[in-house]
Amino acid sequence: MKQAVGKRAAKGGAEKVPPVGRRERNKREKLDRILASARDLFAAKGFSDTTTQEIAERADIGTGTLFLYAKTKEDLLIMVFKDEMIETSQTAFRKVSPEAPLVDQLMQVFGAMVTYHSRDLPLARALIREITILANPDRREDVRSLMRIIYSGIGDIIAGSRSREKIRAGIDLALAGEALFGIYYIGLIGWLNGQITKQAFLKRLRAKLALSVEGLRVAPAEPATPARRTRNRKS
Amino acid sequence: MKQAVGKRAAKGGAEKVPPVGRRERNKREKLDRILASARDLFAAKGFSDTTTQEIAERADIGTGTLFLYAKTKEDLLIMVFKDEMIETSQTAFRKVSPEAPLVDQLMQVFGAMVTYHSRDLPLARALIREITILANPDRREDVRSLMRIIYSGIGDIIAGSRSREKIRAGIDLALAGEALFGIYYIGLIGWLNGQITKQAFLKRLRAKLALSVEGLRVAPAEPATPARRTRNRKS
DNA sequence: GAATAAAAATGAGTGTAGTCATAAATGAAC
DNA sequence: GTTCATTTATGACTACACTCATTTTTATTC
Repeated sequence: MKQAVGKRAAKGGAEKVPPVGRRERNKREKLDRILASARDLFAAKGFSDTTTQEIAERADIGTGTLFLYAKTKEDLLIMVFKDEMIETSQTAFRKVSPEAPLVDQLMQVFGAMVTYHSRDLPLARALIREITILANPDRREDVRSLMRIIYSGIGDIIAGSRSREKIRAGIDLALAGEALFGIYYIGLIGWLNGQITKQAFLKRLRAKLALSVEGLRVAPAEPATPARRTRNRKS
Repeated sequence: MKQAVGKRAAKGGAEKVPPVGRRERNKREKLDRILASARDLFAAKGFSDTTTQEIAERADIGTGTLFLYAKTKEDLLIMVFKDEMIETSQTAFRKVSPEAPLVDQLMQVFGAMVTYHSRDLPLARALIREITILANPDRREDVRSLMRIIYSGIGDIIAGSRSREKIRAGIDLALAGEALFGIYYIGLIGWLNGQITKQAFLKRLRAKLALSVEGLRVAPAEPATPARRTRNRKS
């Protein structure tokens, strides 16, 4: 419904009824204040030690008003860090060395994400927790867009190393991206839960990626011990 | 410390100081009552609509007593369903057809897990949420043991199809198990978040597993469309 | 079984996320 | 600028997870 109205107005250009009246601007400003306050407090005191009261106070709004802008405190967390995570991902993909071996490129991307989360582990835990299982369906699209960026980014990396790494033709790149991201994600969770150190996580991750990438090749790479392998093939 | 005492007593049999005095037995019974009450209520009313008061009442204990047995309500959720999930996993691995193609076997296992979660989606969401990021380190060992069972179970499946599927030698089976489970997990999350239907999830999962399994092979399998593929290759 | 120590249980109390009836602000129409 | 309708704001209030000072139960020693 909202959209129907919006479309109509948009069709004729921003002529007479600019879609940003005082009302809209006020709302936008208030939201910005809320998000800034939440971000500062989450960073300073952690997620669970920050009360919605404090956020409201700092944003200079009533306690109830906060919940007109975010359904729950958890919602706020995603709203605050969604953009930052998208940014981090995009930067990671942009900075990748396109000439490096596929697994190295993947490790560059995932490494950047790990570095991002390392800045504040308790916050990373809270964030991953909320993103993993969304309490509010309104946030679905946020996560979906983040995932699209990641999956297609990985897909691009695969496509880019197609010739160099003898990647099989006809592979669904987004599918492969999702699979590789899943391999990263399960390790990330183990790390964030203290089941494994960061070093061990990254080492295992590389091994798992290598394992999975082998499957993308037309022919398996030479085994680590190259010479004398005349045993199997007959033809 | 408890164990040290227990071991000593156990060594001599249940002679004079049975390791289960009235005290221990009472505690055990109370815990059982708590877990049973929690399970019933979570199943009947859902996790968030169940109050700790109700659980305590039904277990016939004081409201504060509950928290001597579980640090938080979320803790209770894991304690209640941990065994059930381990059971489900073990059964799934036991029932697998050892002659079936590797990917089919994997799908049997993951399919059983999906079926389990399908019984109560809201509860599955709550459970996965808590397991993914543990609020209480005391539960770490629970999750670790569940994961060990799953990773090694998958590893066994891979080992079992080694000859049939020309699996490369020298593969770290637990590592491969973790990778494949990660591929499942990321899809599970998408499903539980309503990003994808169950059908689509399972279909994509099979495709992703196939993609990754190819990497385990000495030589890639024939593509799905066998005949007439004279187009690409020249030699 | 009395005295003492240790463990376990209890429920009134506390802090906080989130609600809702009411009020204020904004925009539209004349 | 007055009236009216709609949107937005507000903070007192509620519900609930969890705490803690106090009490009760259990085990131990003589």
